[in-house]
Amino acid sequence: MALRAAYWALHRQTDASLQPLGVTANQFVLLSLLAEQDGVTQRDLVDRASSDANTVGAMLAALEDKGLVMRERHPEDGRARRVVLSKAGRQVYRKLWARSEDVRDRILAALPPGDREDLLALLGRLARALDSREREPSPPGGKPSRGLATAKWRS
Amino acid sequence: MALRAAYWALHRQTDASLQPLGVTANQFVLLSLLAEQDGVTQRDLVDRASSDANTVGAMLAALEDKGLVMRERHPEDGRARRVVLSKAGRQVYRKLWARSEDVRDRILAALPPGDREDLLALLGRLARALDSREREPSPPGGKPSRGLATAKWRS
DNA sequence: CGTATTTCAGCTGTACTGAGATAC
DNA sequence: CGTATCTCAGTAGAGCTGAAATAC
Repeated sequence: MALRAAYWALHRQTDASLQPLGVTANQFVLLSLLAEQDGVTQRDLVDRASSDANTVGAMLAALEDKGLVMRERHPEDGRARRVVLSKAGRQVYRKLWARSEDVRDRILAALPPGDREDLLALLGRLARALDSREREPSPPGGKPSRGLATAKWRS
Repeated sequence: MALRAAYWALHRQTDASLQPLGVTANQFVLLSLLAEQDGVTQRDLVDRASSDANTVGAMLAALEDKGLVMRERHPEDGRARRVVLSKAGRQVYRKLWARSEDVRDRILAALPPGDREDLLALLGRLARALDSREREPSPPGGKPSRGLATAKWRS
């Protein structure tokens, strides 16, 4: 319940602060990931955004319609697509970032530097514990179970 | 991003474990709250579930159709409704709880006793910081802004 | 051949807005 | 009167499944 409360509070506040610019909190997540690292595959965004391939595809299509991202065929893997932020995308992202400053300020005010890392570490452990493939590593006949969690598992 | 990853990991694992019984993770949240405290108003559930009045109303209607909860008029406040778990509701809840044991085990294994309280405390602080009414306590002419956060503020 | 990335078509739950009824 | 609780109607974003095309 605490996790739920915190997640939705963040989501709603972010959504509210970004609404005037016509971008949702989830779309902002994708733009943030792209601003952080560009030219990646959709698959990569799926993993980093904790979402699934269909949803990310649809969201990127929407962002592409708005002219914020571009998708090209990946030069080395014909199946994949390289997603990059357009110039307008970068510009809009900066505006969104500025608009969300208020929300960040509240977080930073509530969580002193030391506690931030603690929270991140604890959330990371929680997510990793929950994400780990389904228990029973699919005997021999397990369906692949898509969306995130499915990805290759470089052991 | 860490918050997002943890929330969705929990949501998905819970959903997956409950799916065979035809109850979603969000509905399970409501049942859990009711199992913890019964005979409350929908408003109360809205606050405790970090959701909004319309959504909770719709979800409770669905749960009522399944015979898991009952809604009566509140004896003291004619506007409100008292929501109670039915006998079947309690029974199903117990089954759901059992089914989600696996998920809980993973959490408990990943977070030693001390860390659990830390995480809860940090999440609580985060949620409270984000939830606090909109800044500017609505000068005189602010729209009420519904869905949670709206509630009375017993100072 | 099997597997991985993405797309298409469709479904569902849920969070939202706006309006209204009812009761305080 | 204003405010609170809840309902109804409708919208939209987003997560999901199943199937397919394409490339590895």
